[in-house]
Amino acid sequence: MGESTSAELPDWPRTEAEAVAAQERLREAADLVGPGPGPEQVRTVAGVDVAYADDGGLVAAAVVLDAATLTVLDEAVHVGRTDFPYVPGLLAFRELPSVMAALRGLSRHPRPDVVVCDGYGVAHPRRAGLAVHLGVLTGLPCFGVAKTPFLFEYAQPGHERGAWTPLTIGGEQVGRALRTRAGVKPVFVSVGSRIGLDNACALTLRLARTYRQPETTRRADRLARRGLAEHRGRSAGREGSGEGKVTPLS
DNA sequence: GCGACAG
DNA sequence: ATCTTGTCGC
Repeated sequence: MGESTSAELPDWPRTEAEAVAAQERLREAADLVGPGPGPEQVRTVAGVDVAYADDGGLVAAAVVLDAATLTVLDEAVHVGRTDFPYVPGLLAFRELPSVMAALRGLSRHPRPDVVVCDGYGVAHPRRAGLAVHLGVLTGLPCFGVAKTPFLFEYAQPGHERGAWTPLTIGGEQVGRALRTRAGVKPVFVSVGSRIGLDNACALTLRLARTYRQPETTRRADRLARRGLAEHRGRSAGREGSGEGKVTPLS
């Protein structure tokens, strides 16, 4: 009982000090050159998210969409747990082992063209946010779309959909505040690895036509929440069963 | 020095 | 993230 998802990845940090040291090495491993795949090259896009119970239990979800039609092509969930607490700046160490497990459960499209994270990429104190970690771990083009800015400065983008302004930290541009819906709060896009900011924003706009957040994030969020609710119901009479399982789409 | 800070 | 009711509007 109580096996941590952290045990699934070799040398995964268990303390804050180890995690910070790991991030300082990670920033070198990110691929930040080149425009990466543009709208013409991207056929499949994955979204990932995690829903938490109050006891360390969690459900991670991965969903693959057709980038053109936004149809669901594949999905998988991982039921597990984490021992790493939420620490600002260290979110990756709490979420990613479970996210990797969910991605391994994708049976039809295990290697999507791009992965979209719910959070930041290089817009991070050590330039090592969630999307940078996931990009390096998977080797896939990866970027982040966050809902709230922290530690950054930006001007309010224009009112219309598609308007954007630079997201900066200490004068350095680390992303964009991007308006996906007219008159609605912008989202905050930053690259993780193997994709440029222009293409990340273009893809974000393609994925967020009717809602503020990209469809990838919305689908993954829904799937993770549903998985958590179902797991709660199932484990009510059968404590501890179903841990560490991956459920592919049938 | 202390607190705030993606989810 | 999660805890939570109704309510306004397309």
